[in-house]
Amino acid sequence: MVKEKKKESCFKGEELEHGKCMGMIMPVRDALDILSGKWKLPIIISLTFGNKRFSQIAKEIPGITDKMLSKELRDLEMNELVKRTVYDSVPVVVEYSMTAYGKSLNKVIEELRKWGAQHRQRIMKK
Amino acid sequence: MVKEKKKESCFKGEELEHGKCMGMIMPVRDALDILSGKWKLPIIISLTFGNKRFSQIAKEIPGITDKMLSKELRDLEMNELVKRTVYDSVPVVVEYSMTAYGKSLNKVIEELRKWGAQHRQRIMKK
DNA sequence: CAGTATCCTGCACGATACTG
DNA sequence: CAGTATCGTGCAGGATACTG
Repeated sequence: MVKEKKKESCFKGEELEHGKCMGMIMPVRDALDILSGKWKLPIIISLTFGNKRFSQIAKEIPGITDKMLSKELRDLEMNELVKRTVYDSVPVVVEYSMTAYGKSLNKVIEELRKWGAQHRQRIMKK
Repeated sequence: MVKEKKKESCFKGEELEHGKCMGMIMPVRDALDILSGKWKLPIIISLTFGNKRFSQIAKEIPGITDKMLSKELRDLEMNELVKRTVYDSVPVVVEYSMTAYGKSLNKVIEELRKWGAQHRQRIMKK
């Protein structure tokens, strides 16, 4: 969800670089707003490994509560990253899956994973 | 790189997929921990455009307070992403710059920027 | 200029109980 | 099974003032 951003104040003399800088900051913030929080990425990652039901996701993500899982799934659904499908069997089965749009996050996540793994290595050496 | 296409569930006894899943989640969380918060990425991006002094960064990032800038710079320095250099002229000049390690974030940030820009486009159309 | 020192507030997140 | 409903609380972040 795009939150309202504060308008930049323009200072004379540095408008060129300042503009370039803001041009990067804003989209990066947009991306981070979508992904931020403790549970969104874990949920997304879990779903990239296959469609899952509510309780399956809960099991795969240690520590998450029903409330948080429910809320975060709703957020992700609103942003069209995740699709919720209800099969009206008895009892009701609800399946969550990544949308095509959600899958477009793959490269971002892969870069985060690579950097994070390398960072972890680096920390351990000390 | 060989990617096994694994389908389906993570029921009892199926530790394999769960392990793979956790193996992704943890480094991604590590990366996000470093970058999370309202100001870290803006500061990093600002510094990728060149070394800056404290007040220059403050000017380039609308809304940030001295306190937050100071705190975040200290965090980034501790993680060795940013270097702080004091020139003992009069008055004292302090210059902040990205370390080589900090620059290794470039690809991550670029992916975030690309996705964020595209996402912004998508939102605007609605 | 380059920051600290205080004080304050909201809300992200948690614990627990309950439901169709 | 797939979630709500309530009731907390810690801490990220903000406002404002001050300093070497």
